[in-house]
Formats: sequence, C-alpha cells, structure tokens
Amino acid sequence: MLRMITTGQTDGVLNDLLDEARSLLGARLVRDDVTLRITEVEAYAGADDPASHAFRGPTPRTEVMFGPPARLYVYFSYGMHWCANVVCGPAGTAAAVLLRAGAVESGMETVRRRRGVRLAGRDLARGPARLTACLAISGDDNGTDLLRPGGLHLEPREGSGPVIAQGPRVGVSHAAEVPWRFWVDGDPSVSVYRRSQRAPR
DNA sequence: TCGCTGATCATCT
DNA sequence: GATGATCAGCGAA
Repeated sequence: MLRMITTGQTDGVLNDLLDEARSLLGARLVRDDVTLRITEVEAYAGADDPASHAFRGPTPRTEVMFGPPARLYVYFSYGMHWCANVVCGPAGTAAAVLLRAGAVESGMETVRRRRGVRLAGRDLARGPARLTACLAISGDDNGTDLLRPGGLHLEPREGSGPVIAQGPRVGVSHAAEVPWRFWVDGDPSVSVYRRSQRAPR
C-alpha cells in the first residue's frame, strides 16, 4: 500500500477505506443524551501507511485496529488528550478513520458540563480531542462495538450524503501529502488548525 | 486572527 | 530518552 501512497494509485482495499471515511460524514455518534454529527475525518491505511500507528505492526496499543471493523480505537495523545478512530476493513488490515470534528446536535447542556471550557457551540467538538471530550470517551472505551445499541454507538446517516471536501491530513509528519482528510464542505464545526508544514495545498 | 508555548505520558527506540 | 494523528491560554498585531 505504500506504493499506492507514493504513486497515487489505489486498489480495492484503499478505495473501501476512503469510501468508509466519506460515509462517516453525517453519521451520528450517540452516548447518553449527547448526539454528535460527524463533520470531519481522516483515513489511515494501516500497516503500510507511515502516518498510521499501525505502521510497525500490532502492539498492545494498536491491536484493536487489527481486529474486526466498526470498533472504536482510542489512544492517548500528548500526555493529556484522548483521540478516537473507527476501525475499518476486515480483521488483519488495520485500517482506521480518525474522527476529527463533529457538531453537537443534542445534549448541549451535558456537553458544556463535561467540557468546563467556554467555547462557542460550533467549537465544542472541533478537533479530535475535543470531540472525545464531548462524548466522555477515554481509554475505557477502546474496543467498543459501535454497532451495538445502548452505550456509545454509531448511527449511519440517513438519505443522501452531504457535500464533501477533501484535502491533506493534519498534524502528521509522514505521508502528509495524501489527501485523505474529508470534511462536510462549509460546515462551521470543521477544524481550522494549520496543516502539517510538509503538506502542500 | 496569528503565532508561540507549556502541559504531560504511553509508547517505542 | 525522544517523540507525538493536541489543546488552550497568552500576547502581539
């Protein structure tokens, strides 16, 4: 797959991953009374993607990524933040989609209580660590089956999808040039952090 | 609005 | 012992 990254050629597995990333836009993450509409994601291709945690094969941290799809892969970042991915593809492929931003659709009071930071509504889940904070996602949620109703789960979007824009991934220092970040075009809740310096426009 | 920086630790080398 | 898929607060402009 590294060859695909460097040459821009894609095959079925990668196309499936990118389709999955796009289809997550507009889907909803639900926990308790909080509903979050996903507005920005990034695809990570797994064992051959140098920007992926799975690049060097399975470790205790990344084993969930190598497991069955529709599970949540949660990791701890920069000593203080939790970030969440949706595992894609069949067991063994280690493909995943990072949830970068969302819009709070319900449960605003719960979210504001959890956050404790004064932010405009559209900023509450703008950024991967803010998104997990809104839903109180932590390491305890690693491996959660997102298709099981009840606790934290994922609801597919209804009807036709939103207008989708595409660009380079954010904050990664390897393979930043591949345009595997997708977002809902024009949505105010999409992150605005500057792209990795190596990433072209 | 932009740019800088401190916080803080699991993971891997 | 270094690194990182980050955020929030601050000051400058």
